[in-house]
Amino acid sequence: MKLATWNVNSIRARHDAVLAWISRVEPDVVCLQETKVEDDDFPTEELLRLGYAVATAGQKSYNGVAIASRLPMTQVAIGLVDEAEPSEARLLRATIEGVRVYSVYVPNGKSPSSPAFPGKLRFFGRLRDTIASETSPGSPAIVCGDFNVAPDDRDVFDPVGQRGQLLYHPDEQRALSELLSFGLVDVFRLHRPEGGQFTWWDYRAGAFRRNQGFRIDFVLATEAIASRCTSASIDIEPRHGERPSDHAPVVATFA
DNA sequence: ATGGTAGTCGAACTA
Repeated sequence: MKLATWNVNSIRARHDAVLAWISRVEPDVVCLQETKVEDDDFPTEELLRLGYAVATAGQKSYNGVAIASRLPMTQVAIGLVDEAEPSEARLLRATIEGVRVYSVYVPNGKSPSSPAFPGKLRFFGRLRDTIASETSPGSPAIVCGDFNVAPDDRDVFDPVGQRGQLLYHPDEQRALSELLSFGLVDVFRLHRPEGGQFTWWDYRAGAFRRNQGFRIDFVLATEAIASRCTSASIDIEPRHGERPSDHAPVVATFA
């Protein structure tokens, strides 16, 4: 199974680029974040024509997640386990070939001093509770998406300058660690331990041109399936394109 | 340079 995760920063703005990328790379499963459209405006028909089943948890203007799969999807569910009526579309999952696959968009947090920041930290625990409510570390599960935190010094262009700032704050790293301690493995790190490999570059200040990036998008897998991961990579090609998303897709292959 | 750019939506918010 070839799986990809990509924060597209508006599927409307990225419609052609995303469909072209999927046609070229031909992943079996694609998890998307920040689609920024309600379900009726998601390009479901276009993906069906490419051979994908589609599940969406859409929202107008903000957030929005989706999963497209060439393999059948069952048991589709939306939202965190503690919310009956999700106020923000940040989590979607489906079972694909016996694997519970999650597409997640963790809140940005705005800044460490913002009232939104503690909510971001709590989200990690709520996500862990959700995962724990329907799977176990011994079962195959893949949690992928935009986690809005860089795990360690290898994942930030300037760890000294960025320490304590948004996306590289010790509280965020602790929250991520506690999620991982459920029994999830960062499969990109597993295969590519060297630093300087990023998935997000700020649109501002020529950050991409200067390679001032962060690695904040992950494919996390339980050991049951992480052991089947044969390769993992970041595809920065679409980040070079015209009007790109600020994130690059992450691709992982499982035997 | 507490700026800078992009998306949504048509002013101000989110990232």
